[in-house]
Amino acid sequence: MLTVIKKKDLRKQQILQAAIDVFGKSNFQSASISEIAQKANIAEGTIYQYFKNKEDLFFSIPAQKTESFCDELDLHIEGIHDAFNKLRKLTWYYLYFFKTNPDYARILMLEMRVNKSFFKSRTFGKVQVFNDKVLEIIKEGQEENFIRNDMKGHVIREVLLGFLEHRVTRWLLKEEKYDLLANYGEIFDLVFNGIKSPNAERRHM
Amino acid sequence: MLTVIKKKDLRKQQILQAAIDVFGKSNFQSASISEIAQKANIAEGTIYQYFKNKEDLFFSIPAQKTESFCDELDLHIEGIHDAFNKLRKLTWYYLYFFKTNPDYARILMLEMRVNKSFFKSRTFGKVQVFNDKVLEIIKEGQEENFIRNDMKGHVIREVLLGFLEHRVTRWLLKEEKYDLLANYGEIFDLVFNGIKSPNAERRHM
Amino acid sequence: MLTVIKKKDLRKQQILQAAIDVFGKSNFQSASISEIAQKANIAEGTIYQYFKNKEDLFFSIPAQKTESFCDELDLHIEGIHDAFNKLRKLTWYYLYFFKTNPDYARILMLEMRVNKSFFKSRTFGKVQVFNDKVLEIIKEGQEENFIRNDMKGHVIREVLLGFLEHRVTRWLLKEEKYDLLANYGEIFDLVFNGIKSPNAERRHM
Amino acid sequence: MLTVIKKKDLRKQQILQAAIDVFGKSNFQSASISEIAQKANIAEGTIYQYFKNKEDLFFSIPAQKTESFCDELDLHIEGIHDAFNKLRKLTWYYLYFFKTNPDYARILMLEMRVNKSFFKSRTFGKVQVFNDKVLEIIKEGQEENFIRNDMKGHVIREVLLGFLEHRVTRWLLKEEKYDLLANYGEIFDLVFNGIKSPNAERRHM
DNA sequence: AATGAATGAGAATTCATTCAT
DNA sequence: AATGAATGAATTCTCATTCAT
Repeated sequence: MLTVIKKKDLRKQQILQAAIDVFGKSNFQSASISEIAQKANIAEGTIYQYFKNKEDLFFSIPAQKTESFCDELDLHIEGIHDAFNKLRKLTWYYLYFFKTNPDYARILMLEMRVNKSFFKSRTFGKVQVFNDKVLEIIKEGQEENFIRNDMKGHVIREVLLGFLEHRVTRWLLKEEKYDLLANYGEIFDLVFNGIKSPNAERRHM
Repeated sequence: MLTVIKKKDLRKQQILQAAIDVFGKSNFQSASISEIAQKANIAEGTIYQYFKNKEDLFFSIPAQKTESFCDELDLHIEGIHDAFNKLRKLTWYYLYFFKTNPDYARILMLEMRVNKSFFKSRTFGKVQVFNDKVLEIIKEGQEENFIRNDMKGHVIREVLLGFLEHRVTRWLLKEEKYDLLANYGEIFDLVFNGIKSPNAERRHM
Repeated sequence: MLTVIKKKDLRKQQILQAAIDVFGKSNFQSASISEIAQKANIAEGTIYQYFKNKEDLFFSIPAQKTESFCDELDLHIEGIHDAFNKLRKLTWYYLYFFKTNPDYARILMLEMRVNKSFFKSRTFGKVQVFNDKVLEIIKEGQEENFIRNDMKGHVIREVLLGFLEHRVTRWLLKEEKYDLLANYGEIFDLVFNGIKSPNAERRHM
Repeated sequence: MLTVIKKKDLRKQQILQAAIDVFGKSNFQSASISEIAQKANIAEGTIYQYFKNKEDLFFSIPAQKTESFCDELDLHIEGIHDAFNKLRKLTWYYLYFFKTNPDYARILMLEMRVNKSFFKSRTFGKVQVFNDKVLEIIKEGQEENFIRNDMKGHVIREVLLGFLEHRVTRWLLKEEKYDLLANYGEIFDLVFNGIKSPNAERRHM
């Protein structure tokens, strides 16, 4: 029984990997099931034994990828005790992960992130796990009084993740011609200290 | 002669408006030429007298919209003499514009911004006009010593525009259920002052 | 009145010449009225003032061309008194004409000659003028006892014209890469003397 | 496995036959895929599982037909030992074949034979097989000193095939109103003995 | 469980022709 | 007489999905 389940899972992984390859090179509408089947060395019909339809297969990609992303992230953060260094590490790992998974990056940033149905899909829940993790660290930072307390944690998170997403997106659109990690320090600096001149006074709107 | 030109322009506008309606409700691939023609009350073939093909029509939308966006923006900024207030006004107008043009917002943020071909298209040049304008103001701010000088202007711009784009995108994905302008002060505050606690020291990576 | 007629005729010629250019480069179905209009420097609609429709324009080409072909041929044959030399000259002029009018050659050989409607069209009559001329010469040859008398003139004509058409067609399909006139003597020799060895006896089927 | 291959081949034949019917009645551009599908009692899409596109289907017709033509021809020629009788039989079979396959005749003579792309297509190679066969027989005839040796074999072939093609073409354009085989002896006689009067001397140009 | 042949709806684009100006 | 904007029918090809084997 166990081996059967494993076998099924293996086949699913195999299809999912082919899907990442294919969707990553084009986009949801242009990518074809037949191409994915070919890449996975199976018949087209077989895909429908594991996924309800094309959209189901597509949305299953981030569900699986987020899981491995989070697992790995946990390992990197383990042992770090202050929120500042946790966020720094997280920033680094975030960029490192997409740099080393450009196909998936394209799928997530240029397709999913911009797709209303994805946010309503079941699989979106799994992606939220990461967001929750970030929020937790930010709240820690607020408790440690290193992150401002006059705004809710999720607003703070939006600034950080929004800017990270933006960076990765630009990099993809520039066809990955430069090193995504090159000046990642800059990013955190800007988000942390803001764009204001150090000798300028704090100002609000 | 003049009236003929005007007439042709009018027809083009009419098609462009129908295209915004239709593309705004779905997306490039799903939207159909026949639907656009129907909405514009013309025959399908007529569209091809004014635009080379579907993509040309699609990419012509931001070309036209950016122009009117910039013209209007100029009026709003006129008379403001310091970079801080210019940026504040720009931030406000940016959000105001997309709040009042949600169909176009969807086209620009969820389709164009994520489309490699768009960045290579001729029409992209027209969109750059706005980006140039923002860079100019930021450089002013750096000269006025209100924006940090240790980073290049276009990096600063990326933080601001990246976050604005992110905000608009979220709002669209949440189906415009809240007021995009509601707490726009927050945005500028975060970008300007950063996420760090006021009493925390400046830190870098 | 006369000048008006001439003006009309001139315009017709202008369109016809553009049509030869355009139809000669592609084929009836692929060629477009708009391209012809462009080449003739007139509006599309104007063509319909001079020709009933696309087919009418198309079929009008050989009508006009055959006329000038025959006029010229008459000049070349004038003064020649025996059928042998008349046929020899005709063969030469036939190849010379198509060599110097390749666009028209393509239209006549690759399109018209193979088009059932053309043979039924009014304009086909004008093309027959040439055929009649050839038949006349052949009959002369038969009377002079230089061409065999055991077959009807039009059968003889078919051999000659059939082979000429075939030669021109091959040349066009080979993209005019060799000189159509190069070994035209060969053609007449073969048609006249047949393919049999000189010392072989005459044989029939 | 064998039956599967046979089944696929059968389906291909079925489509090819429908294509001959339809292309034979009109022409490449006018014939529609939907009509062919209808005639073959299959869905339009199915055609594209067996042929790359309309042109591929079109060009596949002579590839297949030539094969069966050549096979049959071989049977007819087998046992004939001299080139004269071989050519006589070939002439007869050529006309017989097209008389009994008028749809295909129309496709080959009125469409293919006049189509530049066809001569460049891969399928044209298969048609060449027949031409090679004819050349071989002609060379035999030259060795047997029954066909003239002062000209290359392929020039001789051109006269024969050119005239045969011409005859079939005329017959098709006259809407097959007479018997193509009726006086086929005439053809060979003319090609063999030439149009010159028997008592006229051999003359060249 | 796996296959892959068959489906058939769907969409962009072209272009001859018309007709109001 | 000349224009050229508008038309809208017509057609190829793609591809997700099904289902009999």
